[in-house]
Amino acid sequence: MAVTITDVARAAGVSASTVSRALSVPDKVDPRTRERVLRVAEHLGYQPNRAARGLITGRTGNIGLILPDLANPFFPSLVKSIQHHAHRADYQVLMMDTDEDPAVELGLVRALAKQVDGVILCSPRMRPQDLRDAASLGPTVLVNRKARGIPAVTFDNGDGMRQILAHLAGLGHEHVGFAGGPRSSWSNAERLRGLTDGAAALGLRVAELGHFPPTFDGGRLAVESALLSGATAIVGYNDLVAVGLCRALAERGVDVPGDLSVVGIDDITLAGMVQPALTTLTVPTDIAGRAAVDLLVQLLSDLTTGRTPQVDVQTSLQERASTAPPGARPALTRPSTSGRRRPTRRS
Amino acid sequence: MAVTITDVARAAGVSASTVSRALSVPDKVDPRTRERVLRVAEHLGYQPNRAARGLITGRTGNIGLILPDLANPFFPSLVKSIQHHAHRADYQVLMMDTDEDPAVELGLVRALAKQVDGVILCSPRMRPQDLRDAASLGPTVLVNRKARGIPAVTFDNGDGMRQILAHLAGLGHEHVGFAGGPRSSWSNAERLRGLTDGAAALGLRVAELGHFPPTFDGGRLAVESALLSGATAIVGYNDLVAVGLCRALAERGVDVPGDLSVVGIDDITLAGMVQPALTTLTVPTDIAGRAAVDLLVQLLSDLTTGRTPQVDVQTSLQERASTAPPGARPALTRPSTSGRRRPTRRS
DNA sequence: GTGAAAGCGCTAACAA
DNA sequence: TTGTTAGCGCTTTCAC
Repeated sequence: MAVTITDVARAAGVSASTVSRALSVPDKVDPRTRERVLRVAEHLGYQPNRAARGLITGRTGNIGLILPDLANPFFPSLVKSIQHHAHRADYQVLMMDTDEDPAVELGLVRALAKQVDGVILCSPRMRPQDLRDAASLGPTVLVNRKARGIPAVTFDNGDGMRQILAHLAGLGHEHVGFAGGPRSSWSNAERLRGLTDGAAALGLRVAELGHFPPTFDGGRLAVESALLSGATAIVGYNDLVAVGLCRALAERGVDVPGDLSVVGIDDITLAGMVQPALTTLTVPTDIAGRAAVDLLVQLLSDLTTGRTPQVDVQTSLQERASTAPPGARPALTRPSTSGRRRPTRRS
Repeated sequence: MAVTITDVARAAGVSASTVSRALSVPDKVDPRTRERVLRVAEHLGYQPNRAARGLITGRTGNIGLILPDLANPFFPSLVKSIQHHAHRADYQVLMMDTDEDPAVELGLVRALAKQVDGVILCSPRMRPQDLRDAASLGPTVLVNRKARGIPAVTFDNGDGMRQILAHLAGLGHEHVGFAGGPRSSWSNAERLRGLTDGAAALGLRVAELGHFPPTFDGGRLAVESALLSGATAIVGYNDLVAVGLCRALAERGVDVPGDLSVVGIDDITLAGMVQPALTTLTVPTDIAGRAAVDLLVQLLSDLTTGRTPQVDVQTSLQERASTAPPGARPALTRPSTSGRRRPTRRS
C-alpha cells in the first residue's frame, strides 16, 4: 500500500490535519513543525492521493483537451504546448481525439466533465448551440473558434490573410484562388472572409475553388479548379491542402512557383520539408497553447468576473520558395515531366 | 452540485448500494429494480464520480502514456490507436511528453504512478535500470523496446531489415549504407543489428554512416557520409531522416533513386507526400497501440500469472519511388539543379 | 498552532 | 435481493 497522510502524521508525531496544512497552507502551521513534517513526508516518499483530495475539494487537478484529429500535424505542437503549460500549473491533461466527428464531441465533453476541472475544446465544426451546451457543463476555453459568451483563443485570420495578400500583391499577382476547407469549418469561413475583405482593399480578385477535405489528398482534388480558375496564386486552407495541391500540380507538369504560386497556412514542419518549400502563414501553436491554459486557469481561479476573455494570437508570414511573381518562368521553357496540361488562363 | 448516487437512490426509492450494484454488478439485483434504477439514473443524468469510486476500489480508470516527442510524426498515430482502444476498455489516457529527455521520465512515471492504474512507456533511451525502476512502480507495458521482465510490444526489426535488404538486393544493390539514429536508442541498435545480420546472410555490405538526430535536419547531416560511403542505397533510421537525406541529396544535384536509392522506416504520412515518394517499412502503429492496451488491461486484470507477455508486431515493406536499381540513371545525363558535387564512389 | 471529528461519493462487507 | 454500516485518503470546520 502507498504511504498515506496518516503514515506521515504518525511518523512526524502530529495529526493528519497538521500534515495536510503543512502541505497546502504552510503559513498556518509552526515553521518548525512544518519543517519536520515536510522532511518526514519527503523521506517516506509521500504523494498526496489526488482522488481523495479531489473528493473533498471538488477539484480533480485535470483538464480535458478535445481535438478533432491528432493526425493532423497542426495539433501535436499545440498539444505539446498545452501539456507543457498545464503541468507548470500543476494540472494533468486528459486528451481525447474525436476523429473529426462533431457528433461524438458533446458526448465526450459530457463524460469528461466529471473528471476534469475544465476543458480546452478544439472543435472546428461543432454547431454553436452544442458548443454552448458543452461550455455550460463547466469552465471551457475554445481554441481556433469563437462563440458568444465562451472564452476563446483564436488566430487573427483577418490580419493573416492580409499578410498573404500583401505578399502576393507585392509580387504582382492580381487574381488569387482559395482552396477552401470543410464547409462547416469555422476557420475556413473566417479565412475566406479575410481573403475577400483583404482582396477588396487591395484591388485583387479572389476565386473560390470550392471545399476540400483538410488533408493532403484534399489538396490534390483542388488541382482541377485551381488550373481552370485563371488565378496566378492559390491559397490553401492549410499546409496539407497546399502541399497536396503542389504535388498534383507537379504531376501535371505545372511548375510551382514558375507557373503558379501556392501559399499554405499553419507552418507545420512539413512546409519546410517539401520541394519547393512552402510559403505559409505561421500560426504560433506554442503561444496559443499557453494562452489557452492561462485562460482556463484564470477561469478556474474565478478571476474572470463576468467578462468573457478572448485572446487573438498574431500570425506571421513565412516567405519561402513556393511563391514568385506571376509568369516568372515562361510556360514553354520548362521541362514537362508528364505535360498533360497547362494552366488555362481565362480573362 | 452534480447528481450523486444518493440522489438516484432517493429518486428510485432504493438505497445507494442498490444503485451502485445496478450499475456495476447488474446480475446481483432484481431485473425490475435494476431497470427502474437505470431509468432514473439516465433521467437524472447521473455520472459516477470516478474519484470517489477510485478511492475505494483503488483503481483510477486512467492509464498513463509516456512518450519522447509527440512532434515526431510516428507518435500521433500510435497515440490515436492507444486512446481508441483504451476508451473501449473504459480507460482514460493521461499523456505526457518528455521532450526526449530520459532524465525527466522516471520522475514523470513516479508522479503518474499514483494517478493511473498502469503505464504505457515509450522510452527509446531510458537506461534499463531506470526502466526497471519505473516498471516496479506499477503495471507497465513498454512500446518499441524490450527489457528483461517487463511486458512489451515491439516491432520485428530483424524481419523488417531483412525485407528492406531483400528488396534492395533484388534491385541489384550490393552495398547499403545506414544513417543511424541516436546512439542510445534501443531500436537504433536493433535496426543496425538486423541490417548487419541480414546483409551477411545475403552477401551484402553494410556501411555505418554514423548517428544522427532522428529528425529531418538529422537526415540532412547524413548526406556527406552517404556520398562518401560508396553505398548505392541508404537506409535511414526513420522516415524523417530518410526524407531529410533525400532533400540534402537533391540540393547537391544527386538524383534519388537514379544516383542513390533511399529507404525509410515507419511509413509516416510524409513518406507518401514527398517527391519521390519514399520506399519505407510500414510499422503498424494501430496494431501496436491496440496490443499495448490489451497487454496492459490483461496485466490490470491480473491474468498474467508469472509470465512476461511480449508482442512482436510484423512490419511490411512499402515499395515506392525512392528505390531503383543502382545506376539506373547515368550520372552525367541528369539535369543538375545546383550541381555542386557528384556522388563520389570509392573502392 | 494544533487535534478531533465530520464528511466528500462511492463500494464492499455484513446483516436481514 | 436489498439495506445498513464502515471506511477509502483527504480537507476543513470547530474546539481547544
